[in-house]
Amino acid sequence: MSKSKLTYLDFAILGLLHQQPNTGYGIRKIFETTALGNYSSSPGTIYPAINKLRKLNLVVQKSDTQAKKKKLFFVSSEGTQQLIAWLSMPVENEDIRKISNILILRFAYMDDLVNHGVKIRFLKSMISMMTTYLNGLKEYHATENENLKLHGRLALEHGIILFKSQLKWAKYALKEISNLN
Amino acid sequence: MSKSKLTYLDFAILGLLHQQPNTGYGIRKIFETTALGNYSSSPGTIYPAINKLRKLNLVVQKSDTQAKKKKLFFVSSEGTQQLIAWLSMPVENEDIRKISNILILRFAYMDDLVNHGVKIRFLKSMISMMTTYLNGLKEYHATENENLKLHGRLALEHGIILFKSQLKWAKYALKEISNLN
DNA sequence: CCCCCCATGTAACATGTTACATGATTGA
DNA sequence: TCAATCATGTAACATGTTACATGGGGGG
Repeated sequence: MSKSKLTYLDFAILGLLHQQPNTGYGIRKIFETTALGNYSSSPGTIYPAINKLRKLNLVVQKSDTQAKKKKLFFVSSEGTQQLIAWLSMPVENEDIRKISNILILRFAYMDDLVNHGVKIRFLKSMISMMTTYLNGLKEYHATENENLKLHGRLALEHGIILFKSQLKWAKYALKEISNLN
Repeated sequence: MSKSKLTYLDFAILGLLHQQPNTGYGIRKIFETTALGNYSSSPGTIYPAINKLRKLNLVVQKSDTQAKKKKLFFVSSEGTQQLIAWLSMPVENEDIRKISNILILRFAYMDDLVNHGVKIRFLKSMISMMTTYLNGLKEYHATENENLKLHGRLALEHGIILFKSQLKWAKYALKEISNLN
C-alpha cells in the first residue's frame, strides 16, 4: 500500500494534524511562526505534502460546508498507525549528531578571516536576537503552561533551556573575543 | 562571474578547505566524523560540490605528484573573498529559529500516542547516546585544547554546553514522565 | 592473493523551494 | 471599494542522496 516512504516533513505535518485537524493554510501558519519552520511554509512545500498524505490515505479531507474553499484534514487510523510506528522507532546516533547550526559554523570559520569588529557585531546580534526569541518562548510558557499537554510543555522547556545555554555561551564568547582586542 | 549562488554546503566545504587544503576524500571523512555531517559524506554529495567550486574558480586543484589520483584543493583568493563576504553577513532572525531537532519533534508528538514504556526507552536512549557523544567532545577538548584556534575552541565549547544542557533536560523529562507512572 | 580502505566519479532519483497564478473573504 | 489576508494550487528549478561503477595500494 504505502510504497513511497514518508519524510520528516510528512511526519511533521501528520503529527500536527493528529494534534488538531487543520487546513493547509493553518499548517502553513504554524510552520511560519514556530520552530517547525525548519521547512518553508510556502504553498509549494505544504500543499504537495498534504496531497501526498491524502493519496496514501493517511489523512482524510472533509470540506467545510461553510467556506467551500476550505479543506479540513484529519488523520486516518492508518495515518495514526504510521505516526505511532515512527514515534516508536529507536533513537539513532545520527539523530543526535545531526544538529547543524549555521551560525556556529560561520563563527568557527571566522578566526583569521574577518576583523575584530565583525566578530563583535556578530555575537552582539546573536545575543540580542536570541534574547528576544527566548523572551517569546518564556512568555508563551507562562501564559500557556496550563493548557499544554505534558510533552508539549517539555518540548517547549527544551527550547527554553537550549536558548538559555546558547545565550550564556554567546556572552562568554563575546568576553573571550573582547579580551583579545 | 559567479552567477550561481553558493549553498551552505558549498560554504561548509570552502571553509574547511581554507583552514586546510584537502582532497575530496579528506573532506568526506570530516563530514563523516564531525558535527558537519548534517550533510551526507557520500561521494555524490562532496565531489559534485567541489567541482562546482572549482568551476567557479573559488578553489584550485593541484595534483599530487606522488599519488596521481589524489587531487588537492586550495581556496583561491576569489574564494577567500566570497568566504569573507559570507562570514560578514548580518545575523538573520531565520538563522536563530531554524534549529530543528527531529528527536524533540518526535518527543513532542508522543503524548497520547505511545505508551509509557516507549517514552521511557526513548529518553533513556537519548541520555545514553548523548552522554557518549558528550564524552567524546570533552575528550577532544581536553587533548586538543592547545592546538585549537580561538574560534575553533569556542565552537567546540558551544557543542559541549549544548549537549550538557540537553542532557540535563532529558534527565528532567525522564523524571517528569516517570512521575506519571 | 584477497580484502579493506583510499580515492574519484556519475546518473537517476527524491525532496523541497521559488515564483507564479487564481480567486474568496473580511474589515476599514 | 480597496487592501489585506485567507486559501489553494502548480511548474520549473535547485539541491542533495542513493546506488552504482571503477581502480589503486597496502597489510595480513
